[in-house]
Amino acid sequence: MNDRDPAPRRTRRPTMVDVARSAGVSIKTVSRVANGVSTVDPELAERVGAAMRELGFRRNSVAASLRSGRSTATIGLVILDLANPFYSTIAAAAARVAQRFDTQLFTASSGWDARRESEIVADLCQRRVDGLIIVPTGEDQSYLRAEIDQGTPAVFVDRPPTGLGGDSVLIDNRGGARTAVRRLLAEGHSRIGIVTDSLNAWTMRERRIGAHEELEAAGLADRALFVEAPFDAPDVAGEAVARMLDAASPPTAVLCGNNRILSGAVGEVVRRGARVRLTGFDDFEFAHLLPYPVTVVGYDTPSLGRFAAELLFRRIREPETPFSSTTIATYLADRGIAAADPP
Amino acid sequence: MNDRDPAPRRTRRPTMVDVARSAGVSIKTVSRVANGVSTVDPELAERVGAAMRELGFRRNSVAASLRSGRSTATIGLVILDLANPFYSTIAAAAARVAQRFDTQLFTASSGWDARRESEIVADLCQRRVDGLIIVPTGEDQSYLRAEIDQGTPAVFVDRPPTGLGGDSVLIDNRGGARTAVRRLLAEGHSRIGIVTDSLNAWTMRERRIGAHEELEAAGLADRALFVEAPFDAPDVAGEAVARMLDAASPPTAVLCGNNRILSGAVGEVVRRGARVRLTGFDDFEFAHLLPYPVTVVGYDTPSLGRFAAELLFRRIREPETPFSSTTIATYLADRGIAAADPP
DNA sequence: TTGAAAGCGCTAACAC
DNA sequence: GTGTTAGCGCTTTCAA
Repeated sequence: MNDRDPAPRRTRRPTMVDVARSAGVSIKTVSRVANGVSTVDPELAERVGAAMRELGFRRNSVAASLRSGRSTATIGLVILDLANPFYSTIAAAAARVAQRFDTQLFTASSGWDARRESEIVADLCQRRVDGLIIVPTGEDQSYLRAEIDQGTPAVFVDRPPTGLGGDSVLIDNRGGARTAVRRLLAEGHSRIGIVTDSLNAWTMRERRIGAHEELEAAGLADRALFVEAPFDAPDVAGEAVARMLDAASPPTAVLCGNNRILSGAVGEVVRRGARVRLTGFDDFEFAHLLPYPVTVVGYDTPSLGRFAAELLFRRIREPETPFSSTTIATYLADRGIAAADPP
Repeated sequence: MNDRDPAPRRTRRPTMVDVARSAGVSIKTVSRVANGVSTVDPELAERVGAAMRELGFRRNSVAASLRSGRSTATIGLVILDLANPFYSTIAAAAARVAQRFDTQLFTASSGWDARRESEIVADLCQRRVDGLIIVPTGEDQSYLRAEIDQGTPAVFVDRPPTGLGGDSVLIDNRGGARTAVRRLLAEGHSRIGIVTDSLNAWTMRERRIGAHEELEAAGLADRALFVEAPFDAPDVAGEAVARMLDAASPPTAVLCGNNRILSGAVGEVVRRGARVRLTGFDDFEFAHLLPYPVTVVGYDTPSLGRFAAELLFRRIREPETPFSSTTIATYLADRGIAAADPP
């Protein structure tokens, strides 16, 4: 065996014509064998099979789908950043469903760039994917109208589309925020800080709205401190929390808009040895190792990807179904070291 | 705007023939416009462009690549589990490179199933991907020989291929383990425990070999404790560490084969309030939040994906290049709360 | 500069 | 049961 050098590249892959010639049959017989059609003489089938094996024939499924007019058996997933575990979990769940449908998954990251998002979509449509799963960024998905009308359906995950209707699978951000605040209120906290990431993101707006709703219902909205800590510098979140705690009348409890903010808050609180009740969004793998007791708003991330993919395949089969919107429930969980003994 | 119901699906997407008819030109002129050929009369080009926009024409790149014989501008990535941040980071880095080459990325997970891996590869080859990036599972990749000979190159990441040669990008697992052990020796530890995941994985074997080499060089190999803690139950790692610490002559330092084992070890050590020096493989996002000082062997995961993709595109362009193997260096870093004050 | 014809690899429709 | 023909949507070739 030659392990040191790549084999010289063959001029081209063998086609059905090559196989037919080699087996002494017509190309149509080769096609039938390749597609497992049963009405082929066993002896011929065997001869064709032998020729295929000898030549290393691999049916060109690109050509097959072109001629047959059947689907390409591919779907596209457009997310914000594949390296982010949240999105990659969605991707993995969607891929699982796709596999059940013998479909391959294109994955592409828009990187929070709306133009890049529409470029990716255009490219995938040119490749005639059967459908798209999109985590939309930016404030306008109306460019999708044309693609959807042309028969490439889209399903939206984590954020609803803007500028057009469509199926979506979302987290119950408002409800989650309300439950978290309700817990804090039940524990007797009346001065509560809310730290969010940039409110440009729909998700953050929803979480903030939910928190505000619950505080307002308790008549405590004007005692609350709302702070926006856009994630740019390494520890904006920690600094935001620091400022809160240094205020004239500091909050006794803080709700963090995502896990990055919660981590920053934990760091700051542990550093200064403060006793502040911490809660936050996102339940992550190492949350139970946080060196401070926290309560997190969690949700089943794989469900987002799974439902989205299932919704997409349903729409591919039944294009006329009315749009639907699925909401994934949230739960409250105690995490962090000494979770059993909160302050 | 109708937001409540999906638009009725058009019968089919318009083709160049439709555009040509609509613009009153030949199909070839449409083709030229679609491909940005400059030798087209500006007035005609404009007429064609208008027709394209009006009909919502999207060039079918599948058909284009079939006829032209040019590549499909797709590559396939076969990893073990897309939901695992390690692999999704590789995927994201590879996708970035692919984007530079105007190539779309198929991502598929083999789930540690060797048969599934070869099925995915076969499917991707049928789709005529330009090349493959593979994290191999199982003990035999010789099935790839045929595909590579037929002109679908493959590059291996994180684990070398077995049964055939090929380009690979690997972590310096042995070297990393040696550095970690050397650090422990320098700190005066002479009885060291090594806890690995299942040794079926090449990566774990390498790490164990590296640790053994360094211990042997110091003449301390027979004083070391090697334990295999295959990841099945929730806390095998914690239990393995517990047994070590309960032994007659317990180790004063432990090297963990991956971050899951390290987390389990930290949990166990914190629980019993023991003072054991902990080190382990993998530097992860929340490592600095571990409630116990540890030293980790880290490496730049994105480099794995980036180098692999670059290697693949080079091989696609220059198939005859001799195989190469790239090794990614490791580093040692102090992590965990109170990292400045190790026991 | 433009277009007609052929054909990429395969399958549908119809012979035989 | 098997083969022939045409054609999927596009690009190549070559003639006008």
